[in-house]
Amino acid sequence: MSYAEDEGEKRINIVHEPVEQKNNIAGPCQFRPVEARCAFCIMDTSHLFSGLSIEAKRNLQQSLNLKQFNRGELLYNEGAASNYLYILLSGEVKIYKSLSNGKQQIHKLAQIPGDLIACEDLYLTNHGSSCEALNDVAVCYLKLNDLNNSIQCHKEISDALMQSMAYNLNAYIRHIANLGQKSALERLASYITYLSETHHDGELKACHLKNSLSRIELADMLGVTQRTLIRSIKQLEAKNYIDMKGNGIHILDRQSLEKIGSGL
Amino acid sequence: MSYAEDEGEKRINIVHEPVEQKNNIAGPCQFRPVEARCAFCIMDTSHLFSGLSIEAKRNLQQSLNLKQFNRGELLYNEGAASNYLYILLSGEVKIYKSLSNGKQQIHKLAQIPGDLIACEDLYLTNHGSSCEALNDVAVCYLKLNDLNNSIQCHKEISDALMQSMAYNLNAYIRHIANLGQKSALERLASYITYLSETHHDGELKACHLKNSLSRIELADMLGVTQRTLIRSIKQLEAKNYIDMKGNGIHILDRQSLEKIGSGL
DNA sequence: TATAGCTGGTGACATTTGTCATTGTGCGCT
DNA sequence: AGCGCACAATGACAAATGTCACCAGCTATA
Repeated sequence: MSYAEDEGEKRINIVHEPVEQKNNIAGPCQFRPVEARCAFCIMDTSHLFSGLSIEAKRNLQQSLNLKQFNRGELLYNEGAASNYLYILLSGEVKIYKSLSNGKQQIHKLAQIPGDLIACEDLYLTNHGSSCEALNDVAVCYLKLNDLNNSIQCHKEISDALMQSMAYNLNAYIRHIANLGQKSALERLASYITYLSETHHDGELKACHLKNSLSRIELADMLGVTQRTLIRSIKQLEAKNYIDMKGNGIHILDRQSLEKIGSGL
Repeated sequence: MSYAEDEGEKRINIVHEPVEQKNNIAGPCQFRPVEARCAFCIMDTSHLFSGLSIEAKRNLQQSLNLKQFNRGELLYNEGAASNYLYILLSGEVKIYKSLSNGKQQIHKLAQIPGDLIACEDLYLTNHGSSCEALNDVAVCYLKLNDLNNSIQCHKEISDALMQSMAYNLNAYIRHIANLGQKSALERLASYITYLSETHHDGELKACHLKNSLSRIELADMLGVTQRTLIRSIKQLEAKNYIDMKGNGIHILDRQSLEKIGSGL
């Protein structure tokens, strides 16, 4: 288990100068792999960055650091001091809360480059959840103090942050409705269709979904036990709606999945 | 059912001028009841207002309108255009999402004067939830356009909004963990202790809680059916932890309640 | 190769929760 | 008083979910 504070870090070049963009066909590819993806993703997909002026981006860039985590490492642990905001560059993380009886509830997955991590803890002194890398992960992080300074100068930044938080609020509301009103089967079906809608590679509605969650993690996300999760998987497989042999999820009958997921 | 758009409204005086504050012992009481409470509450308890400068308050005040709702009326309905931000002055509202199978999931109660309503829909064109008055309710509301204009001039406002949204994110995370990992009994117990902690009248840990939710509403909040809710109530009553005769909740053994609510 | 450890999967059974039909209870209205 | 209408509560039963013990397959490692 390692934390952002105590490992090597390096400054990165994120702002993609417009002039450079014009003069250089290769674009970001001239950088080394991680920086390249970093610059590329943050510029184009991050909720935080996409709407900002070049000035605001430059300002923020000075505070940004890069950090990589291996599968299973914690970006931060519940209860630890909350000092940073993270921006996902690549890989996936799960964010979960531990209960005193040992159970865990995953409440959020960050999978799309540009996703903000820990913005719910922005005003807390300690993290309310833990964040763990599901595979090898690269993130930008910036000190909350620096973020506040940048916000003072460029108020567009708080706009962007608010928008991201509002988006998260709605995602949480959906999650609450799923957990509160749906059966295990319905939750699974609606999670799968949700995954397919938000998958960021290739077309909008992918049929072959990468699944980075173990059975137990998926269960912890859907608020059921591993046993009933597997029962539900079997049910969907028996009806030939999905195929979960191998690692990944194949959607065979999206329409039926959506119907089940919506509670009918 | 009525909506904010189509009923009488009136301008209100909210900013509590400092000089007036000093010179007038009675304070807000000089106003007529609703305005009085309004000015009082917004100034002192609203997350949105409390940290603002006088200038920002004055600016916002110009856009504020007052509206009252009777028990059962909708402040807004799921799917309707999202044009306003509401600030609770008095009374209580429930905010819920309807599923296509007719079930409802209450995901938030606004009970404390100053609570913001509909901030999760700030960036949506249509409301993602419905909001209904649980008893007679008074709110301030302001057009989102006006809010945006105020934000342009006074960036402290977005700070305050962000803080409120971060607070809501954490409340939702707690709700998710409750729904996902706790039994009906545990959910009920933790809801009751939560209620007692956030009750805004009198001391911090009240033993006599007003309960504005019907059995069905409480069930829709906790994600169980009315039948199991009542079973859980009976269980807690049988152990003499609570008493729910009459309308309201009497806490008899807080320690045991907290123990159950935390999943032990 | 042998071993340990992790994940996925299964069966049998207990417990919890949901469904549905029904009754009680309080309250306003005529 | 009598009626109707919500809301609260209950019993009987069905269905969903959890618990636990166990096995199979894979992988890393000695």
